Amino acid sequence: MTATTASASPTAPSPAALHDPVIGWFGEHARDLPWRRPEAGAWGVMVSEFMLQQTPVSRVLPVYEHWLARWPRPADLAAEPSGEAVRAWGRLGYPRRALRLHGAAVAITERHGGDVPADHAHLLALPGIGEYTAAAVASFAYGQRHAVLDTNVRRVFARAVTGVQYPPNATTAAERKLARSLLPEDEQTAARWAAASMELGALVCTAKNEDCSRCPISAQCAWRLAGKPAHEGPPRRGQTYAGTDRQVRGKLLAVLREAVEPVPQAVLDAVWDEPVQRARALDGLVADGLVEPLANGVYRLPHTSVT
DNA sequence: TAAGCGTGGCT
DNA sequence: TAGCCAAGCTT
Repeated sequence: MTATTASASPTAPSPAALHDPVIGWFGEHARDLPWRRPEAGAWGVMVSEFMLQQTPVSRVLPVYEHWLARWPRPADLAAEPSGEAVRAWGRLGYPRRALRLHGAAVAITERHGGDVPADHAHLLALPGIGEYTAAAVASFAYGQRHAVLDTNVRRVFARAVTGVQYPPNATTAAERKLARSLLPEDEQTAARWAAASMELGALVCTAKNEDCSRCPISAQCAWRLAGKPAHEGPPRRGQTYAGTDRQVRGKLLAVLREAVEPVPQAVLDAVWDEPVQRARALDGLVADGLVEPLANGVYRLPHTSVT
C-alpha cells in the first residue's frame, strides 16, 4: 500500500472529541441562510446546492431568492423552456448547471410525482447531481446520515485529522473512508455534523488566512499541533480563463441572455475578434444545448423541451 | 484521470 | 497586479 494523505496523524483527535465542539460552534455562529430555513424545503435546498457549486454564497443569494419566487416547485420550472432557466441563471457562471437543474426538475416531475426524492440513489440519478450534491440534499433536506464531502469539509479533515494544509486535488478513497469513520452514529447528529463541519471550513478554516483563534477544535488540530507545515507535493491545479474558449462562450451567452428577440450572427460576431475560436465557442454552446440555432443564421436561448 | 466548464471579489 | 479562490459535475 502506498502512503495515503488521508491517514490520521499521530496526534489526530478522536471523532467524539470533534463532534461536540464543532456542532456547538455551529449553533453559535451558523449563518442565517435562506436555504437553511424550514420553509426552503427540499427543493430550496436542491436549488441552492446547484447554485453553490463553485460559486460564493454572496453571489448566489439574490439569484436564489428570485428563482424560488418564480419557480416555487420543481413542476413550475419544468413547465418552462430550458432557456428561461439559463436566462434566470444570470451571471452565476457555469450555465450548464442551469440546464441540468431544469433537466432535474423535469425528471422530478415525471418520475417522482413532483417531489425532490429523498433516496440517495434517486438523487444521484438526476442530471447535475453527483456524489457531493446527492449527500448534501439527503442530509440537509431530509436529515439523513451521509458523509458530505465538499471542499470545505475535505480541508477541515485534512488539517484537523490528517495534519496537512490541503487535501489532495481529487477526492480519494481514503478521504471517503475517513469521512465515514468520523460520521456520528445518530442520524440527526450526523446531519448536524455535516452542516457544521462544512460551515467551519467556509468561515474559519479557510483555504487562506485561516483563523485558528476562532476555531473550536484548534487545541486538537493535528496540523496546528505539527506547526502548520506548508503544503507539499504537486501544486493545486489552477484555472486559466483569459483568452480561453470559456471566456468567449461567456461573452456570447451574455448577449443571448439579455436579448428578447433572436440574435443575428453579426451581433454575436462582435463579441470576439478571432473567427475560428469564436465559431468553435458558438458550436460548443449549441452542442451543449445552451444555444439554439434558428434558420437564417439567427440564435436564441433554447426553447426545446427536454425529452 | 484530467481537462473543460464562468464569473467576480479579494489580496 | 495577477493570480487565487468559491458548497462540483461530466466526459
